[in-house]
Amino acid sequence: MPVSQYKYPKQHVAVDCIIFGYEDDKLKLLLSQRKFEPAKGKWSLMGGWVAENETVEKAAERVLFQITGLKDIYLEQVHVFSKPQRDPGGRVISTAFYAMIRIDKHDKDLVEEHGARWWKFDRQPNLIFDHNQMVKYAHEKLKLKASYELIGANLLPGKFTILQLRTLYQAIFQRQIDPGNFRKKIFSLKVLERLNDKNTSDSKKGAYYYQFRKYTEELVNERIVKL
Amino acid sequence: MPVSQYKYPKQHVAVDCIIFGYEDDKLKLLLSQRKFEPAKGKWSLMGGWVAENETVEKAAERVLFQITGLKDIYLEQVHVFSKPQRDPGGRVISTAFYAMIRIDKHDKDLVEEHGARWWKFDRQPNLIFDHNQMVKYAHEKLKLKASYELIGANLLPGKFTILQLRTLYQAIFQRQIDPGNFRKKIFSLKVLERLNDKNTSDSKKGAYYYQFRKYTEELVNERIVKL
DNA sequence: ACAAAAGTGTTTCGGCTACACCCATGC
DNA sequence: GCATGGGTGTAGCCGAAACACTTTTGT
Repeated sequence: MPVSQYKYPKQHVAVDCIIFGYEDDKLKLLLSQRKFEPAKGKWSLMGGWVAENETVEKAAERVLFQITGLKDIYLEQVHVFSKPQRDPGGRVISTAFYAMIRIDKHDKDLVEEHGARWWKFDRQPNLIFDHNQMVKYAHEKLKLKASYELIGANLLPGKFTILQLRTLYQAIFQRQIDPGNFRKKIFSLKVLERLNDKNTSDSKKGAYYYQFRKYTEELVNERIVKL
Repeated sequence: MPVSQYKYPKQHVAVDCIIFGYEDDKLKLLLSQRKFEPAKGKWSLMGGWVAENETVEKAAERVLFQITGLKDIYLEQVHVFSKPQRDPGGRVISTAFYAMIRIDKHDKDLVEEHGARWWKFDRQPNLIFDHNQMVKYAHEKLKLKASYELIGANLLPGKFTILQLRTLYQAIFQRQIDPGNFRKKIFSLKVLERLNDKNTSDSKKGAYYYQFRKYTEELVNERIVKL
């Protein structure tokens, strides 16, 4: 890194990650107990400093890898939070990211090691600083994304039934969705392919498993659910 | 400002503003010629450093005031740009904001003083660093906003005709919009109120002037134009 | 008379919603 | 047999789009 020619004062820059997961038909959030002052022991989002030679995205990836052991996670910028007093420990500008991960794939030991755990999205504890607000923003962004694009590849297991997909959407939007209409809408997008095996545990009749089509060149930008 | 307890290296943090205006039925962008190295003399967005005791929003407001003499400008975060090499002068993390201002209200002398000028949106010069990308992101955000909410209060003069409003939308979306349908859609939102005087310069018949309703408690969140 | 924009009305089409209804199967 | 979810079909509603048509007035 060459020496900067700028002489202006610098700031502490961080990232905070809102990590969404999905398990037991519930939308979940990975939170950790802060390991240093201020607010030591309180629940918070996973965060980290941004190094001089990396993007904020890279910093968020690093944080996610540290806590979940996963790489290539879906990540999206949410918002910059920069109130001078937002962190009592000093002036920190933080970019919030939301991530979607498959709970079945992450490293449970790492999570435990970091004093983190999964919380049901609608049963979160109170968080430190402005982290509650970050979660709210992230949830809005997630809904916006899910309303225009079929998400789930990053949250669901490799194969899933339409019921599971719909339950995920119901968890994200926190409301009921008509089964028949949802199914028709999803199929009209042509982004899923049916597998040969069926799930027989959730229903008597048995429901086909589906997976996301591999070569989905054209991104579907049609509304899936109304906000 | 209390002393920060954090010991991690700090970064240069800046904001860059994509300033939209509207004049002569054209969407415009306020750009300035950079006054210092690197890239001195090249066209760029208006930017500024973020001070230790202010939010990024506040910094953007400051930049806007310096260049336009206006306060209380509509501002929205676009994205954080943080590639380590994005600025050849050193590592700078920048939050892009877009702003909408009324060209008829800003201080033209200030703009000139800063070596800035208005460019037609579809005739911009090439910009420094990643500023072209910032403009692209901002335009997408602007379209998204305009598609869900009737904008114009921040771009149009105090009173305007439906034709002017439609022309603004056509400038933003860079396509034609059916006059009859647009008019009906806009009125259905009930956010405009008709004034008693008419514009007789743009049409022979004369078109009523409208203004945005003052007490528009309920924000209208209905689609105005398809993306 | 003509052009040009203002303003209104009408028809068509497609998608969303709300259902009804049959299927398959485990209990 | 009955409950449960799988899966399909359909009628109604509403909004978007396309476009015809009338009004007004300056030139």
